[in-house]
Amino acid sequence: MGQQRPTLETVARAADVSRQTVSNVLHAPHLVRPATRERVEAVIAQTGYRPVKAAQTLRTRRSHLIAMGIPNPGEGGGELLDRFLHALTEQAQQRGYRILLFTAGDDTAEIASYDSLLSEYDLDAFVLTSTHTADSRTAWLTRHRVPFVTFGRPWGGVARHSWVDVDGACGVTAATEHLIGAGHQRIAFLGWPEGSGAGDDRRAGWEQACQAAGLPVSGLSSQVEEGLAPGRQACAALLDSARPPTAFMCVSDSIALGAWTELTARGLVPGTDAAVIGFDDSAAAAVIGLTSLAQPVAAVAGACLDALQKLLASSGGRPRHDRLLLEPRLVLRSSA
Amino acid sequence: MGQQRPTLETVARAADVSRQTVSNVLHAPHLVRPATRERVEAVIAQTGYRPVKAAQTLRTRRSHLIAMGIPNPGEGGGELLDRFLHALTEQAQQRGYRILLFTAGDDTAEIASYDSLLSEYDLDAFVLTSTHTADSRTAWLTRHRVPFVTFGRPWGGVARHSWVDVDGACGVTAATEHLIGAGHQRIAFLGWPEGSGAGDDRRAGWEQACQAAGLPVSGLSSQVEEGLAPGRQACAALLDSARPPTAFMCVSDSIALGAWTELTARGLVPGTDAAVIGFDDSAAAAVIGLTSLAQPVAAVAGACLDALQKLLASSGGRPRHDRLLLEPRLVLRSSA
DNA sequence: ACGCTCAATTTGAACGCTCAAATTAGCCGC
DNA sequence: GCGGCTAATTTGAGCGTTCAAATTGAGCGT
Repeated sequence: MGQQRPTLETVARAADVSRQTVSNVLHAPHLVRPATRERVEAVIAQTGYRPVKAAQTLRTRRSHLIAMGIPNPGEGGGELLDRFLHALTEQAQQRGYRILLFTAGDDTAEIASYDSLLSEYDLDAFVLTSTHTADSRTAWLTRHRVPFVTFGRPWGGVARHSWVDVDGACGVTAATEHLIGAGHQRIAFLGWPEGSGAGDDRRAGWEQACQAAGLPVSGLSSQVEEGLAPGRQACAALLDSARPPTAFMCVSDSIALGAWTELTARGLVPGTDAAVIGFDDSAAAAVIGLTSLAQPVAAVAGACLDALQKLLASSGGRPRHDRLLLEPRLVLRSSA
Repeated sequence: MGQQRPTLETVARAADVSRQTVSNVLHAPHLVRPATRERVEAVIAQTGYRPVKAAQTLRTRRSHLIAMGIPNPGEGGGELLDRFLHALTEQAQQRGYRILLFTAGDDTAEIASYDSLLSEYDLDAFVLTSTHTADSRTAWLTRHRVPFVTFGRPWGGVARHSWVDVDGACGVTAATEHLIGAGHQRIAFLGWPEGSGAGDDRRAGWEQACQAAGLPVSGLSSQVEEGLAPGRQACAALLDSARPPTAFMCVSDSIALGAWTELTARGLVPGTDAAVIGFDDSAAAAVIGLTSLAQPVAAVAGACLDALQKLLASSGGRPRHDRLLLEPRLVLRSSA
């Protein structure tokens, strides 16, 4: 017969103390006399005792579980989100939390998920990604007093919650200034259609850098859908225009890859004949040598957890919300 | 004061029955008289009662939590694993399970994670991916009698556990036959260095198809590292050889992308001047029109959960293990 | 030597659920 | 109308933990 898993009671008897003292050794050591503490700790080590989370959760209503929704593949997220998820998992682990996954379709479905998750798993908190204008999810969570943090600013709304985001405008400004420093006079911006918070933000960063340097922007700003093909077309159109640009600042790596493809197809060498910069520092960027802006996912994940722990600690009182804006890093490669 | 969350007791009193009857309505309805059942169900619906998982877990030792390790980014997995993770999350959700994430470095670290996860969260089971030869993880889990299933065959070892995998050989054979049907006489295979289970398996599929059709294989088989650049080089080398191939069957989309890049760089049109087929049906493949073998991730996820549920149901007795091999699907695009 | 305080430890109850065993109700045959 | 049977429901206990309150013990001033 394999021996039963040790419980508080087991340990307590072996160390000749009460259950509660063992519990205190683990959670409130200052209440226990050093001599007793050491004795108990020895027994814990020897028996390999580990508390049963279910029992703790039942009693304390804290599960140390954080839920995160993952969007349908192809739709949102992609590589960046996966890196974020990984960083979040790793750092949560270090802090004694775990990440519980759930799938998120549209906002309505996601909210329905919150409901069942909350009632079934006593979740401590949520992490949301890909925030957008008029995000009904944040409203729901706030109303139900569920602690949460978003990776992404509450575009268009007022921030009544904690969030962490990457300062796209600032990053694009820095990248554009790098292009200006390299002597470029006509710098194009390949961005998404107006209306997406992050996209508009990044475009603003390009515009600001150009205007500050007295460079033109009119006729140099494209609005294209996400993806390689649209990026390629936009690049081609600009190259065929009366006064073609010499550099392409792109809102994403996919679009930058499109520009890169078009350039090489014309026999032009990216970085020599024309510059290209992307956004997100994807694996593909590294492979082909595309200069790109890297989002500090690990720092974002850490900041998200900081914010959550702050919220969880101050439960009850009116919590103060963190708003944190981190800067992306320009990763220089051959394309610019 | 917001009302307390309803418990079994609350519902029981409101429906004028005992706790246990309410519990039975939920878990063993056949034991309850229809009239009673309806009455209880009405109260449940009205109060919005939901069982507290922690209490159930404490009592039943079943958490309905399945853990899955995610490899360090860039290292293992990539896009395929993300799609699998998504499918797994979605289908687990439908069956009343949730996926708990943890990071996995090397096997030793992963095993350490198992230990703490098991003792802290009362996990029901594990899902492992990227199995390799001499996998110490499966041995550990078997020894500790933890239910688990692997996505990937136990390469080189004897299967003492449940697994689900995709029949790479069979898929590559089908793809190669497609090329043969299109009239190709010299079909190259760009594969990984010998020793990786999946890689060798896929190469064998190509060899078999060629030999069955009386086509040559010698001098047509390259062994290259994963990645676009190595694939491109290998393609170039073969094109420059005395008797260049007219088709490239590739072990992965990355390598196929390399071949595709080399072809276009030489002014050759993939699909017209030479054929290319990849493996995994990545997003990039869809974008550039690369024919590729798609792994049925959703089916794999479903099969993994089937296997796990079978294991969990038959706990105690000597469990029979499932071994399931699914066929990939050839997605035809312009490149072949 | 007495009560008083503070530190260290113990005790009983409770968290919400399900298991096993006990109870009650309904029905049949003789 | 009474033992015997099955179906439906209830009761009591316990899962392993932590909270709140109770208890013990030591130290100290008077």
